[in-house]
Amino acid sequence: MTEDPMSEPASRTSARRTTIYDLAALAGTSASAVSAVLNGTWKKRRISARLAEKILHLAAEQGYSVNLQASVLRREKSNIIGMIMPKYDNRYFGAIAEEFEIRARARGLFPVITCTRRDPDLEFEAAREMVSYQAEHIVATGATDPDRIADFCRAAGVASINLDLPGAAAPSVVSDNFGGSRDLARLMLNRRRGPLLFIGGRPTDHNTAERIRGFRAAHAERGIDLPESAILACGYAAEKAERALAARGGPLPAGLFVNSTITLEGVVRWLRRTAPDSTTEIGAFDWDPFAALLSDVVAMVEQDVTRMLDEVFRLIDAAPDPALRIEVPTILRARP
Amino acid sequence: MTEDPMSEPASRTSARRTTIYDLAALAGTSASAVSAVLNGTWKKRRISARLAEKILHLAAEQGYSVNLQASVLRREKSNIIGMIMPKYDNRYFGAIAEEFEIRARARGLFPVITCTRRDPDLEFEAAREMVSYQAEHIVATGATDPDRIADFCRAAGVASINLDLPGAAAPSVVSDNFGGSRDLARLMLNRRRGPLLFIGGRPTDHNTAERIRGFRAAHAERGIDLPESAILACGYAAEKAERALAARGGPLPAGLFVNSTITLEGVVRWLRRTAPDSTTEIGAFDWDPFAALLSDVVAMVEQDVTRMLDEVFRLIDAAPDPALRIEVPTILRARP
DNA sequence: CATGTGTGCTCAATCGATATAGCATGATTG
DNA sequence: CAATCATGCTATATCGATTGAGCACACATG
Repeated sequence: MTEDPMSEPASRTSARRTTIYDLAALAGTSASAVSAVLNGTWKKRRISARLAEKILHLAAEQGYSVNLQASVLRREKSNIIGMIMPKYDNRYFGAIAEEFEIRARARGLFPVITCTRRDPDLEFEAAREMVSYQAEHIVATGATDPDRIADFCRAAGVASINLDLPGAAAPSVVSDNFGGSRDLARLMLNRRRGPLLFIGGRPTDHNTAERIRGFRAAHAERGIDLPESAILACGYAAEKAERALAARGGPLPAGLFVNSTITLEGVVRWLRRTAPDSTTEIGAFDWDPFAALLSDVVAMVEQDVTRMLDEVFRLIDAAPDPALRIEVPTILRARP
Repeated sequence: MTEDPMSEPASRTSARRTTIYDLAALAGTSASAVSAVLNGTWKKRRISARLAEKILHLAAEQGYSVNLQASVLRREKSNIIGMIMPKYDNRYFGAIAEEFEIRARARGLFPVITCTRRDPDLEFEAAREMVSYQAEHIVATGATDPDRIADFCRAAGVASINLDLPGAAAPSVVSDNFGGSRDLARLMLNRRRGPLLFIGGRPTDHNTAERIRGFRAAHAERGIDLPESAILACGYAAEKAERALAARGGPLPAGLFVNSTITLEGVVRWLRRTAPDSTTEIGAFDWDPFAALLSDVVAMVEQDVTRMLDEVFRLIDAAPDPALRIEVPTILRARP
């Protein structure tokens, strides 16, 4: 096919990549024609079907693929949608990542997810980098400092949305943490005598605050007085929970309300080690298939990832008020 | 500061982004000088510290951020490293994603991970898209058709590496699936009378084949004859495992060797439902913190993600022979 | 005072793709 | 037969950042 034996695609490993100019030379036509054919605008640009076919053929033969860097630069449209993610180590965030990618791709967007391990500076740097790549939307999931990201994005003209943890500077989609927590605490108080012990999370973070509020509400309904010591917001990490329980002392409560699956890892490890015969029951926020099968876990609160992402993409289409906050109901999964 | 009141960054929401030309005009200098200052080459390019400071100040004030699309196009160096990931729904892949990002960033690379749900066409499309974004390396994790991706990458002059599942067309980093599997089966056969039942995975996939080989080897060592019916490679999905077990009939074996945590979900669900009092013991490939706490799970094989990624990045530096295959030992985690 | 050296910048081409404007043809119409 | 129109293309400017070449000036040296 090709005259020049040096230009065979198979042998060209580290050589220059094929461009529309190479294809134009091979087809004996112009770069504009090649571009029009390859990006699908050729009908509109009145390129003959004959030439289009020839170019398409050559492109396939040469293993051509667009330089999106050049394309995006020229079009001033990247179709990139970024997501900032705290961790990949639990099913909740894993499901968010997966569903996010599916939906983004279904809309012809290129999803870019990055994991920032709850580090505010890394979160911000990641957002900055996505903006530099001309991302058109940024979804900040569980961001420690969502408003810093949202303000930066707004200044750069990039739409941003908060997910999981709300912010004031961009629209937010969050679970009904209050309701979910209250329902879980109610269920546990129906089974065992309170007060329960709340463990895990950061007292400064909105979700933890809301869940504590729901936890308190369920106790208040039953007229149970809740001492300050019943709330152990020791952070999310498993080791922090183990240390907090060890430091706590005193008898175990009838029920443990655990604020996340990561915290639950530490709690269960500690229980198995220090009180293997305890009859304490456990309820936890977020759902995990194996945790749900543990004998002492009586219920888990699943966040409705599908509905949350439906809302996220609705907001992406709508460009709504930054103060908007959408609360999605949770699903209580009790042991049968 | 600014003469023109219309160019205040706060009010410029959807307006054009600030470019080096805007900054040059504001600073009364040239775009080249601005570029040199902002990308750190200004000392080499003999720009005065005074001007550098002025430009830096202006850039911060205007909320400037580079257009990496333009920068990459000109530099012909993207610093993008892509990873293709089958799923985000288990700890193994989650840990790979997280460690990959940490290492990539430590090297000044921009990590882009995408999840392709074990769909060969999606895997390929994702690779193609990353190549279009001028990614410099692509790590194909657990790819269904790694050679198709590797061939494509090679033709485009992009280095690729296989992780978790090996291929012939690019260097591969995999676990010692044979050894891990044999050790797990040995441990189970030390506790209970064989033969065990192997369940989960795809018979065509390299890892499953190797694990079956290890499983057989452990039985052979003890002189246990293994019937064909002792291998149920029914796919990874949890539901497939449940269906396969239901269809199997006959008494339960003394031990179940489960080929992945996803399969394990189905196996445990089915056991709890149909044989809640069974004394069958379970061993599984991959580690999960909650699964490890289930009463009937006696051991799990953890893949050494840290060492695997060490090897991946060593290969990225070394550009080795495509036929190279590195096997990383696994870690057997038995119930204490 | 011619020559050399160092400093501090600017100019202009370039990366690859896209899109606007326009130029040849040939066919159609009044 | 001139004017109009449709068809099928090409030429060229452009997106924003980078970079090799080079210019202007100051100062030193023989």
